[in-house]
Amino acid sequence: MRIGEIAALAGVTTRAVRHYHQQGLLPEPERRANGYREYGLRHAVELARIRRLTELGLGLAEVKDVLADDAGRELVEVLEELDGDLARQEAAVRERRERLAALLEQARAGELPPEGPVSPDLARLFAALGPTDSAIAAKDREHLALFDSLGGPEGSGELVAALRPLADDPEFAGRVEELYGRLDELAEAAADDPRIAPLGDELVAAMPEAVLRLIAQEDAGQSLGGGFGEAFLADFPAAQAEVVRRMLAGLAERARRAGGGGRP
Amino acid sequence: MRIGEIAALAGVTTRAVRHYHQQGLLPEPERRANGYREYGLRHAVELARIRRLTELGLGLAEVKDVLADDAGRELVEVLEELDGDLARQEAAVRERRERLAALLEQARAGELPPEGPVSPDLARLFAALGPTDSAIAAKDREHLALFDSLGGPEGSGELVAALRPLADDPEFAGRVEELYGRLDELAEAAADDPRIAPLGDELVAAMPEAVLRLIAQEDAGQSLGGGFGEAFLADFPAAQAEVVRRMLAGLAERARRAGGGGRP
DNA sequence: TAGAAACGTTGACGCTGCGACAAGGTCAAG
DNA sequence: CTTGACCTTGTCGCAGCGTCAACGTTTCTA
Repeated sequence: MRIGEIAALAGVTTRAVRHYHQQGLLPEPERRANGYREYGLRHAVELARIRRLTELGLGLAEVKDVLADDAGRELVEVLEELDGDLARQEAAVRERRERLAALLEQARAGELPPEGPVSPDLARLFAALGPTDSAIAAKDREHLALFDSLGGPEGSGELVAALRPLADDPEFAGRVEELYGRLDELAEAAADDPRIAPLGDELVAAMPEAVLRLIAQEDAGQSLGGGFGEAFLADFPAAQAEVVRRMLAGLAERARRAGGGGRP
Repeated sequence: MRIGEIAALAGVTTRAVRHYHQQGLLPEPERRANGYREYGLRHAVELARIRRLTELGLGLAEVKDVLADDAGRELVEVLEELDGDLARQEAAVRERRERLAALLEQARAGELPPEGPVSPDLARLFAALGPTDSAIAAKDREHLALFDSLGGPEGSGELVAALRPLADDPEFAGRVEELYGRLDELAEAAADDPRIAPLGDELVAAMPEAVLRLIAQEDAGQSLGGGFGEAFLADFPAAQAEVVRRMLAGLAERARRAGGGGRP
């Protein structure tokens, strides 16, 4: 047989056969006078065996090991390890598909936020807020999306979870819109604008209980991730940054009075 | 933020961040005087978005596309395609695991043949045959293993299926052992040895009905895969090859008489 | 009998998503 | 001053082949 025949016989490509030669999986056969490889049945047998093993998902190196020691002992080990591997893969794929399904459902409901795929909780919050043309609202949504996925897929979804009760509040959208509007007006205001203090205080008051617990846990919001806090404030113009600063301070204060604070 | 901070924040490595820069997924930020990259919150937002997308299983190129057109339309398309992809992957992995489970069961029952993983049917046949020290029996097993997996995982398991009834025959092992023994004796005999004809005929008689149907289907065994028939015979010493040839001819004859043959 | 189509040969690059070096420069702390 | 922990660019490596390229051989066909 020539290489094309044996390849077709085993159901692989000629390239694969040559690759197996290069990797030392399959011995090189004799050559004809013209340089063509001449395969016999033994090669077909070995090639078929290689294919059965690779089909199971073994890597070529593992196949080589298995072929090397003629006892079946090694094979069993490899197969068991492989099964564990595949089990993990299957779980991973399934989890991805579940998240995908949730996303596609959101998308078909027209609730897919422009920030890309976010957690279901956050998606509900965004949906409750509805579309907006406020610049700062868009920015805030981005911040929330960021927070939503800090440090890994399970990391720090707590804040969003804490905010979720808001999504069920019928007055929510209206109140938020008003607050965003007032924040927008401060876009180019000075850092000592008199509207800063009251707005900050109202934001503090608007936060649900659950958020306070988080703030208290995190040592008064000090540890918002290395350098993250500064970057957060730096992302706002002066007056708005002041509002945020006052809001954070107010939350910390409120948390201290309510829960008894982190470390004395 | 420096690169290490933003990377930790988003839960990726610095290498990944730089890679995203190179691939144009994430814009390069400003540099400090010393050449360090200086990241702001916007970058963190974008990086987190990239990570959410890659986590779903999107390739970097797809992520780039999704980020490029700011409408969510493309995202939905990509997600749907991805879901199909993952569905196929999941099915493939599950099928492999099922076969693996069957193999491991065989292995634990001590029935794992040295020819490597074969179909359950063939494994039963081998188990029924039991261990043997006959040289030709080992060769035959290899041939069967090869046949078992011709041209793909579902291809041509028919022959083995046709032989399966033998595995349930209580006399099977003994009869086969005797026939193998007589074949072994012909290892170095001449091509005109008088023992050839009767042995060939007995082999024909020993084949189950189902095999005949296969032979008839395949145009009297002529099309045993390009060049395969020759290689098959070439794998035996002269006298044994004669036996096989006579057996094949006898089977074709028997098939013609029984079923009315392929093409007139 | 010539030419095209279908084989074969070796060699080298491409793909994915980074990890892991190398060979440095920078910066804060002890 | 020296560590040690950062940062910089650049390069190779990985799995399992697919896919040219550039060329020789065989075989079918007109």
